[in-house]
Amino acid sequence: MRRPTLEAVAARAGVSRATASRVVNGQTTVAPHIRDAVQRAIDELGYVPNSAARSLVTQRTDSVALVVSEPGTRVFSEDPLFSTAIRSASMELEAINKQVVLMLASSPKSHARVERYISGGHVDGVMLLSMHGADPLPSALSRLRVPVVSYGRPAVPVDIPFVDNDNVGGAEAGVRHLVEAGRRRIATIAGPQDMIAGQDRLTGYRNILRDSDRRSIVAVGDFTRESGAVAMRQLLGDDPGLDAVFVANDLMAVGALQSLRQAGRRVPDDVAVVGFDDIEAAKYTEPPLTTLRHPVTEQAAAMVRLLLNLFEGGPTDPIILPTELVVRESA
Amino acid sequence: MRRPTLEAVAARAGVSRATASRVVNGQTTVAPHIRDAVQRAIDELGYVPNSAARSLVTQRTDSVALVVSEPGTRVFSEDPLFSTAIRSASMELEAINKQVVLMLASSPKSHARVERYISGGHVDGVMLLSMHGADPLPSALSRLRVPVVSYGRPAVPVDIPFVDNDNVGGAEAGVRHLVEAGRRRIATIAGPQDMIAGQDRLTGYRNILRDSDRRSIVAVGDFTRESGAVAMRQLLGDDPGLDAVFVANDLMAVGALQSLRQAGRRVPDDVAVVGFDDIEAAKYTEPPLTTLRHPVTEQAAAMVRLLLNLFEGGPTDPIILPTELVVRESA
DNA sequence: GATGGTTGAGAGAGCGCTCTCTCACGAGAT
DNA sequence: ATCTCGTGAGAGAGCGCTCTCTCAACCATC
Repeated sequence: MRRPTLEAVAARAGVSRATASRVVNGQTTVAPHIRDAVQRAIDELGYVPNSAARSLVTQRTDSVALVVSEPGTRVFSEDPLFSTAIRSASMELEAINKQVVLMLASSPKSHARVERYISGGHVDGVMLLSMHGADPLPSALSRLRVPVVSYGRPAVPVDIPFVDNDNVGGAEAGVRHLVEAGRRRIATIAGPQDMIAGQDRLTGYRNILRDSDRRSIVAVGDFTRESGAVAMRQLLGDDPGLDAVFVANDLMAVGALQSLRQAGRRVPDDVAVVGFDDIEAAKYTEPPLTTLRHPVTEQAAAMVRLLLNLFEGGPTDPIILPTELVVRESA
Repeated sequence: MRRPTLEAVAARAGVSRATASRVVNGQTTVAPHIRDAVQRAIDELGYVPNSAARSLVTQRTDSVALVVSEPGTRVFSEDPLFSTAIRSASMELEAINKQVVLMLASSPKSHARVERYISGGHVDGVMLLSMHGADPLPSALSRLRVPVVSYGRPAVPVDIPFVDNDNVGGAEAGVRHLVEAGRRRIATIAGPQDMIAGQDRLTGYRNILRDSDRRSIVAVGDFTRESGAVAMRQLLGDDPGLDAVFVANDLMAVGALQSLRQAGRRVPDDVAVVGFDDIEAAKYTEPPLTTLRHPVTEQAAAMVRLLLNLFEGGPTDPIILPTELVVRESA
């Protein structure tokens, strides 16, 4: 016994398949008593439209892919930002009745799989979470003539609408906070320079230091906790007299705090620390972390709006959202 | 200009649609030179099969739903276990060429959406991550006559194959460790009692205490960090002389450590702490957390295997995986 | 009473694919 | 030379749905 078809519904209601279809799709050109009869047949049979058949004729699937182009471990276990972005985007899309197909594109092999899937017509559009400059996926997808929006400015100049937060402005605000607190030797733990966020946040740091006539002291991490700890030790070795550090993300800041503690530095008394992202854990560090919050949820919403505009021909200008300095105890 | 169809490929290669289809699907009953001609046509046109049309006739979709039935915030931002499970399951499924459709079912409204989607034939099977006993989704889905497997034993007795870790045994091992270290007053911060993991871990705790002739001291949390902190304060108020606490998950253990620090207790000197789950953060607490590791990745793999068996008629007995005590400095 | 317009419902094509059935062809057996 | 059989390829039905086109029925208008 298979699932009931529209044909069965129509037969039971004593109408044609076309009329049954009209009722299913909520068209108004059906007389009330007929509509009721069809509806009753639908309920009795437990009819649910076959999506494959429908999208075969409509050429729509009502689902969009959320492609996460990062090494898998990084995405989930480490950086909570990805998780939040995924969750927010999912909820936004579900609100407009689009289904989310999550795809992890961590290896070249899976890249090929993603491309095949996307071009197979499984989805109406793509939301791309890709952070690395060298990632070939943005340009590959944009070639596929499928609507694509990106979370984060694509590193290669490719014509994809995107949503990003104001990394430069945020970093400037964070470092300015340190300057205004009277800190003299402000170091930074920068993010990886093959990522836009890493580049831009370093740019913001440099902008303020230049303007305030301080020397820049830079160590580079890769946005992981561990790399933050390593970079902090290195900075302390290079310049034991530093009294502040701007860390390009909270995860590295957590590692930095650890190294500072081990080195016997008090935070913020000896060294002030400012992070970036305002992840959940930032509230629970010792001391709680001063950081820059960016509205991940709003970004996801903006991305969905962008994608919708792509479908329907609305404006698709990039959207840059501001960050907000959250002052806690570490600076 | 639309995407090329099989028809176009066939025409270009000078064969029939049927033969082109045979080549696409890798059948061997095609003469080599014909196969080459078709393959060339495919490459030249950039042909990709239309999935809707294919699954309309095959009645398969080659994708499975990963339904996460928890309040959204909890799932991602808080508990890294969900993330790991999702990632692992995704990778396992992708390895066998099944696509993952991630669905968050946080509200009754989204439950309805999920059910509609599942019964709409979008997916071949369902992997269910549901932890709460009161969740109506397991039974609802099992009624849909769709292959379903569950991560974690369903609380209601419903005939769904599942994978779980040995919560009772793990808790026993954790508490036994405390007993063997000579701890006398061993408290527990239990998980929510409407969750199987919460119940079973409390059972394990009670088993050992009973056998070792100690009094049980119980506070109940809800698996969040905050609730762990609150419960720890409460326990210290109830029994200031306690010298150990078994916490039903690491997230709560992190909160408990915080409360212990604030109360001036040294860990493990004054109070030993054992957690459960071995999340990433357990390595970075002060001091690092002794905890019970369960192999989330293997669990996900087992779940995929179970689902495959459901498709193909293999064994579908529940799979219970053992936990492993990871001794760090907190106990 | 003939004409025109409006509304509601059916007929039927066709979306792109798979798969069974059929058939042509050539090799080997009789 | 005839028959059987295996092999490779085509014809065509049909998966379940949407949507255009057509048409019947009804009312209003002249």
